[in-house]
Amino acid sequence: MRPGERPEIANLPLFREMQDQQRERIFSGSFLQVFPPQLTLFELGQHPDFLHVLVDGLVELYAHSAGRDTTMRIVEPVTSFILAAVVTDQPYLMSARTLVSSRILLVPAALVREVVKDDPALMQATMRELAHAYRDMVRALTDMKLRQSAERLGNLILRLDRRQGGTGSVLLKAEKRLLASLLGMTPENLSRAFGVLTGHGITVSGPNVTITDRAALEAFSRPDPVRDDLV
Amino acid sequence: MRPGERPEIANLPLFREMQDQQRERIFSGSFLQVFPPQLTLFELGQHPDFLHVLVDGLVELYAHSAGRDTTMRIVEPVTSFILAAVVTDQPYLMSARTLVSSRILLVPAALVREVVKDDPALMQATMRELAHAYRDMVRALTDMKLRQSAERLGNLILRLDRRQGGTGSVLLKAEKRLLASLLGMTPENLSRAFGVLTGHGITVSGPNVTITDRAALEAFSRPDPVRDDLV
DNA sequence: GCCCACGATTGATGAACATCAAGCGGGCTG
DNA sequence: CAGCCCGCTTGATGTTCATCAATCGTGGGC
Repeated sequence: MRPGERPEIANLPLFREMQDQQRERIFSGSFLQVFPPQLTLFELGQHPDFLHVLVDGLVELYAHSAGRDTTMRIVEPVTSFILAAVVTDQPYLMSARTLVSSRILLVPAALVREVVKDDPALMQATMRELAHAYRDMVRALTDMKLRQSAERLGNLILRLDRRQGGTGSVLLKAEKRLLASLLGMTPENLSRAFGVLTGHGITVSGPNVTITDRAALEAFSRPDPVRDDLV
Repeated sequence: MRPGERPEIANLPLFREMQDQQRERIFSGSFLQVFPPQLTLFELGQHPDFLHVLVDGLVELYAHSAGRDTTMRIVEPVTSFILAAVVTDQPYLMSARTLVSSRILLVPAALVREVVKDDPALMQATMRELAHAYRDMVRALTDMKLRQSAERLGNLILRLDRRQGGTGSVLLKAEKRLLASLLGMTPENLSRAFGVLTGHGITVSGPNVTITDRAALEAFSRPDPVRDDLV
């Protein structure tokens, strides 16, 4: 690991509270690896060998079925992913690939399960992380079931804006085709959805989205105080 | 509690492994209550006061937004629900109502969080339960994003059949309008979806569905070996 | 036993979204 | 600097699903 990376990883909610000694056990059994862009890290159905922690770069988690693909999540650093498969020791439900060159910490799954048993703080952090991940999925599913496409996009923009500081100026970090897949629509319809939102308080220029009239955007997107305002 | 119910609850994966003494603490702080049909147990957005364990009856978890409702899960006994909200101590993301008269064990949320900290076995069980719940939601979301309605229904029937013993004779325990909502479609289209599946290996008579040609049903529904065959 | 209520079904229409097919434009390569 | 590749956009068309409306069938109440 590079200097500065280790404390950053140690500071993740997942690893923050655990005993130093046990954390050392985790780190010394793991290794950091650099992957080129567009590389498949693992495939749906495989047995989980490692807990992954994205240190730098960008990773896409996606599922596929019957010839179709859909993006489930875009992982930004520094975050762990596929914790649930590791905990349950059951096959991955999603595949993962790097979008850009990425540095990833690989923690052997068996080691995670072992240390989790020995360190209550890590177990509690794991429990919390899974609870939050579950709630995120509940949000995503209700979003998909209850809202139509332009509305989903509007709420995504509001969420990104909040995450990026609430300045009203949002930068889309992923390709639009990927956003489309994440939102459960085609790239063509994402384009049209942006067109619709242009009449409701935003302007778009390449990957830059500006909220020019937040009230209008919210009136159109109807963000849910419970589902969308938290986090 | 009635005789026989207590061991049944104690035998849930969630409570099975914990120390007897701590389990006693949970039970003595909880109370069992009977609710009439169609009663709202809690509403989306409320602060979670209790972990719920459905002992007998049937409960629907649903979300709503912008005037629309959608069923997220149908809970059958004996199962706990809304564990994630209790663990994170954050507002419910779903509302709950009884479908029929139901007996529910109410465990104070604060008590759950307390005992979880003191009993590693309970914490581990909670962690596992959340991991499984997360994975179920991943399945549900990919189902929604990748499959169309008749396909979703076909896979639901295959899953129900497996859960009910794989005899090829499936009983639908909930009203069809509820199934429709769970599958993310209207009752009208559920009816049409049954019509479509009639040409692909099933016959329907009221709440009884019979799989007459499993190969045909599977060819049409394309169950995913990873997503649908497990559990 | 009759009738009503209500869920399920069926048909007709319309909206949302996917697909197919061109074009546009910007950045990278030679 | 030119050319080309590729992602994005725009338009035309088709599919899937929702909506609206009416009818069927069954189980419960009077």
